[in-house]
Amino acid sequence: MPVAAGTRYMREVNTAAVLTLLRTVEHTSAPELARQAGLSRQAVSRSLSDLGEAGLVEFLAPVRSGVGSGRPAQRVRFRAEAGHVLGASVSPERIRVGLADLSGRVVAAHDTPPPVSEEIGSEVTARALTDAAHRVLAQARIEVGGVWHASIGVPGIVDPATGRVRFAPSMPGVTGDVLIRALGEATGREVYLDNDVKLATVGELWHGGGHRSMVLIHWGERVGAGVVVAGALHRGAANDAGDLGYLDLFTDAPAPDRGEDDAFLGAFEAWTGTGAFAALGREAARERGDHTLLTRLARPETRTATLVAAVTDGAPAALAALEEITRRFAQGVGAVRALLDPGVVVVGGPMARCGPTLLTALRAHLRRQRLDPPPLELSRLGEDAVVQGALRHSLDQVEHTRLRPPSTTG
Amino acid sequence: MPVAAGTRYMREVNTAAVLTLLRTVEHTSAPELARQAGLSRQAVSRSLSDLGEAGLVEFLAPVRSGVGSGRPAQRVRFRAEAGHVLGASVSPERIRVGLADLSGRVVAAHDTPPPVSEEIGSEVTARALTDAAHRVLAQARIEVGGVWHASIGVPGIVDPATGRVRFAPSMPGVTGDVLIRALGEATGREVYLDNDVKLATVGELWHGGGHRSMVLIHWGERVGAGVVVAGALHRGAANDAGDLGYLDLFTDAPAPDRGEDDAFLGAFEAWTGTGAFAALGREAARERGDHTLLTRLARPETRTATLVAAVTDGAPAALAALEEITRRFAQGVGAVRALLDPGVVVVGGPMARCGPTLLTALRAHLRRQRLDPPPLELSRLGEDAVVQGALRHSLDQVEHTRLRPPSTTG
DNA sequence: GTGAATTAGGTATGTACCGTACGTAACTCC
DNA sequence: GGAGTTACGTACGGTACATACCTAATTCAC
Repeated sequence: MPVAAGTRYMREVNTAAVLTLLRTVEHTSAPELARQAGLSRQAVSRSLSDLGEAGLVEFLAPVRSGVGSGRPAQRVRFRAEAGHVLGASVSPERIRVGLADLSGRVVAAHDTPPPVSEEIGSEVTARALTDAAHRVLAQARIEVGGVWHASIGVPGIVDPATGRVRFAPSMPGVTGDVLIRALGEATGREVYLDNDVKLATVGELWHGGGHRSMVLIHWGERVGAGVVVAGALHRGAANDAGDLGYLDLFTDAPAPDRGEDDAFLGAFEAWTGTGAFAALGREAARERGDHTLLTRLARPETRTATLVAAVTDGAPAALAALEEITRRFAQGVGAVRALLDPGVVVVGGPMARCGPTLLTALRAHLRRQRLDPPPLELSRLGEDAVVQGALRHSLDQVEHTRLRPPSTTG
Repeated sequence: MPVAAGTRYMREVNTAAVLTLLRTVEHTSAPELARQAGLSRQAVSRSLSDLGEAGLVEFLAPVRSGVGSGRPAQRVRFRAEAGHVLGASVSPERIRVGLADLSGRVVAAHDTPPPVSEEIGSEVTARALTDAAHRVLAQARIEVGGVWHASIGVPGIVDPATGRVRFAPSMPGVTGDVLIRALGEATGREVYLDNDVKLATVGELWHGGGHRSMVLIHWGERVGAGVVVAGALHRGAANDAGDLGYLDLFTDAPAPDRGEDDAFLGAFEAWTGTGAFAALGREAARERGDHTLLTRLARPETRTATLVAAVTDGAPAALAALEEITRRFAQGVGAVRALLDPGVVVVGGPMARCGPTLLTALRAHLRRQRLDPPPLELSRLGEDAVVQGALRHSLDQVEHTRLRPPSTTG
């Protein structure tokens, strides 16, 4: 149903165009905007005065020390502080909340471990989240009403239409709509909730090199991917695209090693996740008589950190484990390459802490495959990717609802 | 760089909206269009008279036998015959050309085997293509100038920006720009050329159920896929997305059977292609003492057709081969499911001629995987998919260049 | 058969937007 | 201090769409 409209619509289009230009620079002037937008200065001025009344634009005093001659232009500035968005990441390890203004600049952040009694009831986790949210608002001296949108990322299967968590094996307490309800009541706004890897992908895409297609692979205990095609996240028919952990490469191969606490692990993540990495590390340490490493790897909760540190220290047993785990992982990257031919593959999650050594090893294995390997990068945001992606999602929502004209054609 | 424009732009938007509405129905009236577009009747009338002068709209006599009372409206009709597009498929087996009007209706088609002396020089194939093109034009009594755009699909690796064929192992004669140059000179228009599987995917998407995401798997001697995400074909960074044939599932598995003439086959297509199917069929026929089938399978050029016929006839040896080949193929479908979670997976190519039996067998294997299997369908267009996709691509080009307003925001 | 009701087409008027033009303001350079 | 340059503000003209009103054509009821 393409729908067209009258002159009022044209005005909205032009105002939105002016605003978009304005948002890309620190400050500028009406004549400059007119040149960039292809509009007359008057049309720009009209739009600017509308935007000024809406609180989105501030008029600044003219700058006197212009190099060229002529009357100095009145400067205008996008008022990024006119509104704010909230982004949160809730995982078994951390509750992270960030507050950003309309330009995406983070003005306050909070990072706290989740309450230990999480399994008692989801209300505890939800309260910890809203507490953190109130804390960042206080920190930035922003009223609750100044939050225009909020998004949350959690590890689990999410229905993105409703924001309900269908299944979250690592934190059963957040199943259902506890989190969006709690944060919704706290902010008075509708809250978006999505899978953490998907939001992390949005975050990496935002701060990455502007790739049109990209795959972020979260490499940890579990393995999951976010698929970006044509500059946008691809969710899949059941919001389950990028479920790399369940890739089954091993038709005729023997059953892969499995970790200990992994009833729900898929074939690929059981074979390549941090559980398998620790098993490989123990084996290599035993073979090489590295008793120090072997002892340290006995503690399950720190085994991945131990092994990653051993890799960066150059311990031979750890490097041997890395060699094997990257050989396996390269098979998954190869499948991604064959199907999607992405512009870049970004590796994130706990394994990414191994650093460039990881990519070097991966690249060596990929070169043995028959297809040209995709460019590899390490996650730029690390732990922050989920919050950044949540902020980006909220900013997108705000831009589409409050900073844009209605779409021309449906 | 968002650019806005004046009232003239608004007019173009509205005219395009009217035209889009008009193209969805047989014929309609100005008041009806006004209601649908949300415009006044006058605005619609102005747009219609512009479109009439451009030859895109025809005014019909009012229909007298209206059911309700009132003055009968003048009817208007989209003149689909105002322009035509040409779509072609060039393969070692056939040269197919179709001519469609602006509504996508095929008004003439031609289907011929390619010249046998193909390897002597590409000019022979190119001339066969232009001959076929002139034939469909004569058949439909259309002047060459009435062709607004043309597209060609070929089996091979193509640079979609230039339309040059980089590598076509099955028909080396078409390497380079011979085909687009020949058809370009014949039609006087720029010609688009792309990989045949990618265009077939566009065709299936067009005539399919309007899925937002879809994967078409061409299953023949080679295996390739077309990936549709968000309603559009995904090409990949090097135009190599969907290269399912090079999927390597078999890290620790023994090297798969390979056909005889397959220096360039990837691991997956060597294991699941029609070559492997024939090998499985021979083995099964030998085991079961089906000498008739064994004899027939000795002829390489008809072995796939023989085996497909045996499958539809219910021959036990053929069904056993089908069972094994679908078991293997299901691994690839599983990888597609895990990474992309498509709304539907369409199976095309020579293997699709096995019919619903193929899908039934595939589904049984997919149910054993841990992820919910995607819906499976057989190709609706079969051999015609490439030509249909080429026509659709040309229609898209025409719509974006001649039937649409300039985009609002860049 | 004739008139009321209904709906479409055509023309005039009003409103809104953009662009051009012109006068005024402010600043720099000589 | 004047010339040159650039920005701002207002006025005017062009174009598009919406509304209003009149005429035309057809159906239905009596």
